[in-house]
Amino acid sequence: MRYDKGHKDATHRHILETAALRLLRDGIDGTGIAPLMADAGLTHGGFYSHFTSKDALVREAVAHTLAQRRGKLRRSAERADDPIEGLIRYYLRPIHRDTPEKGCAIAALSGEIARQSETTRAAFTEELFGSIGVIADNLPGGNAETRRSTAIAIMALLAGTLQLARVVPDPLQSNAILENGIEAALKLARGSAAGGEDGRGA
Amino acid sequence: MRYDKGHKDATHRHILETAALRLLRDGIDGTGIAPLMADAGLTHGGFYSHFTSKDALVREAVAHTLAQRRGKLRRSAERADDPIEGLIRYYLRPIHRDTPEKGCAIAALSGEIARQSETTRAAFTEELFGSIGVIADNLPGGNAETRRSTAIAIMALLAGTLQLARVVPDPLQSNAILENGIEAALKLARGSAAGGEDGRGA
DNA sequence: TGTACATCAGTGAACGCGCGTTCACTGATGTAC
DNA sequence: TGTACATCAGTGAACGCGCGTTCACTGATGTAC
Repeated sequence: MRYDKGHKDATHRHILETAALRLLRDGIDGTGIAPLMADAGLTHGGFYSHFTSKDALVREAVAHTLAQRRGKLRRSAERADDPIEGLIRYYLRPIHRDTPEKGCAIAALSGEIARQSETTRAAFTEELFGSIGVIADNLPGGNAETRRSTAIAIMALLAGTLQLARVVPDPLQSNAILENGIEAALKLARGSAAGGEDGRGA
Repeated sequence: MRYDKGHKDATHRHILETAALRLLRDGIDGTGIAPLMADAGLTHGGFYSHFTSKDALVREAVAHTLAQRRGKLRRSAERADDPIEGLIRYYLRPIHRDTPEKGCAIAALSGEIARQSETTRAAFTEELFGSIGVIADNLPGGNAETRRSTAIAIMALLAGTLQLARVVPDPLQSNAILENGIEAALKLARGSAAGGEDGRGA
């Protein structure tokens, strides 16, 4: 072989990471194979020795980036005095609104993923519930089931809030939406701790 | 003129309504001019005597459909004993998940709209706040400002929930997400009535 | 140590296709005389 | 009332372009002898 052992794996990972950034920024339809490969410093012909189709790339790149970002989300909670507040404030940072490639893949892509094949949606779903798990792990009190339910709602609220904030062009209005989302997510998180429907505790 | 007076306006509206359905179902990038015009019973060449560009069509069609659906949302609240509960349950009906062309344009398109020109985003924002207004109008208690804040959070939660429910392929899991979204939205609505940060009342 | 060969990651031309947009046109009808 | 003309909504061929995908190839290097 004329390349180092592991060279192809490294290239594969490099394409995956380049693709993730472009997918978050430009969407699935907005991401072409040739520009993506050029961005990764390669030519488009080589793409199919790494992935069987664009669909396969999307699946792999989105799973890759979601798994990776899950670590960042977890650490944002660990760093804070109030873990769930730290997580919520981290997720809804203005920089995550302004630079989608740094923000959440669920917020950026769930609308488009909903129109993909069932295989792609299933792969996305697995990572989605992974992220919901991180939220649930950082909720105070309640039993596991209650925390999971609250985490799902918080996930939907956070992703929806980030999307609306990205749509609204006026920066002040958009900032207000982010702040509003933080308050509402905290209410859901604390309402969960206060008991909810059943008081079985943790 | 060889066509009835008002004929062109009627065609214009017909294209708009056909476009709205396709945009909700297939997304902006997934909606081509030629298939859309064929669907409306016309040929693609005539498109540009109705709209200056695809961008202009998207703006007009999305505004048109959001304004129209706002009425349905309002009526869903009026029909119910508990208006906000009626509205929330209407929004998150399984049929609105399964047939996006019958569901909410904000849930279907906000991800893609976020990547459009500022003009398009501004047009969408106006309609978005119209829908938020309908939610706010049906919230119990609180002052106008508190209701508006709660309405923004409920809008984000509902849109996010519908998107997640569309992504998840397993029908039982997806139904659970819808139910969970209903419960969480009701908590936000009732938490708002209970007072929130200030107790100035309506 | 020196030469011949096999390997295979990456190259780049080419494919058919659908996109948004333009434009010369058609042909049914309202209006003018 | 009958004919000639103007109007203009809608037609369909054509444009340049970028898309996803295929494939014969290149050329640097590891291996065999």
